[in-house]
Amino acid sequence: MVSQAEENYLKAIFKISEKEVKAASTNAIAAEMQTTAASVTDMLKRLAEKNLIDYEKYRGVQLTAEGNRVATVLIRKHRLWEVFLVDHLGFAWDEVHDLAEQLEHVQGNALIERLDRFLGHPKFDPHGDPIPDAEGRWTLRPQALLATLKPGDRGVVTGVEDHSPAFLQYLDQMGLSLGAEIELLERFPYDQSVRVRTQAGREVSLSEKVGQNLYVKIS
Amino acid sequence: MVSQAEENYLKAIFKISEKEVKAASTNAIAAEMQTTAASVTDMLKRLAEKNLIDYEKYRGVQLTAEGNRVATVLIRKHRLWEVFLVDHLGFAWDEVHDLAEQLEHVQGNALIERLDRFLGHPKFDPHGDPIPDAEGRWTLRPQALLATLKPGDRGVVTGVEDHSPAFLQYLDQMGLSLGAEIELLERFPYDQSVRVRTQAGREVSLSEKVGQNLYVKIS
DNA sequence: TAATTTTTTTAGATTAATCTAAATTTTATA
DNA sequence: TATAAAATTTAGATTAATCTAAAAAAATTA
Repeated sequence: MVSQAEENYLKAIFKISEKEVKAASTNAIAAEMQTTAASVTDMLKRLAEKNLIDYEKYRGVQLTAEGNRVATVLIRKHRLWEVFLVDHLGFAWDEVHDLAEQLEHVQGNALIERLDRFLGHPKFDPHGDPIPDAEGRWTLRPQALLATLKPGDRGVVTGVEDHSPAFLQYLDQMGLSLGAEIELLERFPYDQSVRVRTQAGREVSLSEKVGQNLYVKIS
Repeated sequence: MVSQAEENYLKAIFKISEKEVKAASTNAIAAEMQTTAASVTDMLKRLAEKNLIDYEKYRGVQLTAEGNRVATVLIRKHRLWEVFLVDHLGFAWDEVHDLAEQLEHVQGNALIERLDRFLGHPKFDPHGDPIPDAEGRWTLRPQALLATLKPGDRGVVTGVEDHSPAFLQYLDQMGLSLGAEIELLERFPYDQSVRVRTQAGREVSLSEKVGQNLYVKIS
């Protein structure tokens, strides 16, 4: 049995490992989990004991195949529940994270596979993040940060790097929800801010920070 | 904050109090929770400390208004999730208890109210048990145990006393799922077993035990 | 009502998950 | 490469939830 706390640590290690090549450090995990390094060390011992991670003192950790599997299933569950909350219960995309964080821990293979079927086997969640299938396979989508587009480039908003409600609500206000069409008109070297044309021919200015957190599929 | 363990105890006390007039005893709670009397005593102290129950040593317990509210919300959540699992995910009525047991602990008022709306504000769960509304009000339905019917009485199956998968599956096989029409043809004094006509003119014999666990609305 | 049985509580542990403070190891730097 | 700084682990506690065994109280019965 993998406890909820253990599952959460595995997910945190998975997320860190996605971004960094090297082993996930105790401090990085502590930051991700919003806890202390000492608590992380305690947990790492337990996870290593259960063969969910490879752990060598002072050397950081990596998920084992089994640890990776558990984390992937957890992410699958989290994202499927997010689709349910948005598509069927009418929640906004900035409201579903905490609920999915709880729902992902509900155990039962039949549940998640039936939910997946009910939802129509979605490949992406409401934030554009890919949903691994029952075998743990990921669907990758060619997308680029808005910050890398050149003037004249057009595309469709496909995802976000920053998942904070503040950012998501800001995007809603700018008409930049998932699926919105977008054209980069101009980039200002002074602060790397950009001017873009959105959906209804509306023009808006976006800071470099926004550009670093918004994914677009160039068309 | 009320922990999951505390919620489960409150629900157990609620269930016992439904049947018995007097205060719920430590042993009755231990039996319901499948744990030891010592564990129950420990928990009762904690629940009393939080003013969720009235507890006097050796005297059994009763829910306070707040404890009753927490238990009622928990039952509401459990039964709404059961409706979702059966009506939308296609689970059978004997498969949903354990999943609902987990889902009922997911916190979030908006979630349960949106789920309720999505489901169409159901008044009864897949076993015929009433679902309290957001204000904790119960819908009562005039129903009688099959064991109390007289020959010639007709009615519709509206609920079960025994929720075990074995009983529910047996009912499915007999054509006695919720909503099934039924007519009591004869009762045998020898063992109180009955002969009934079900849905498609089919005649079946049912033991006294079945009669004590099946609710019918006489028409 | 006294003795016995049953019920309940207490005492003393255990486990998972967490913490702070101190010690140790690794990494960076002068 | 010493030394200082940063990262990590260990030591020692705490809390919630549970347990077994023993003690105490309540209920039953002879």
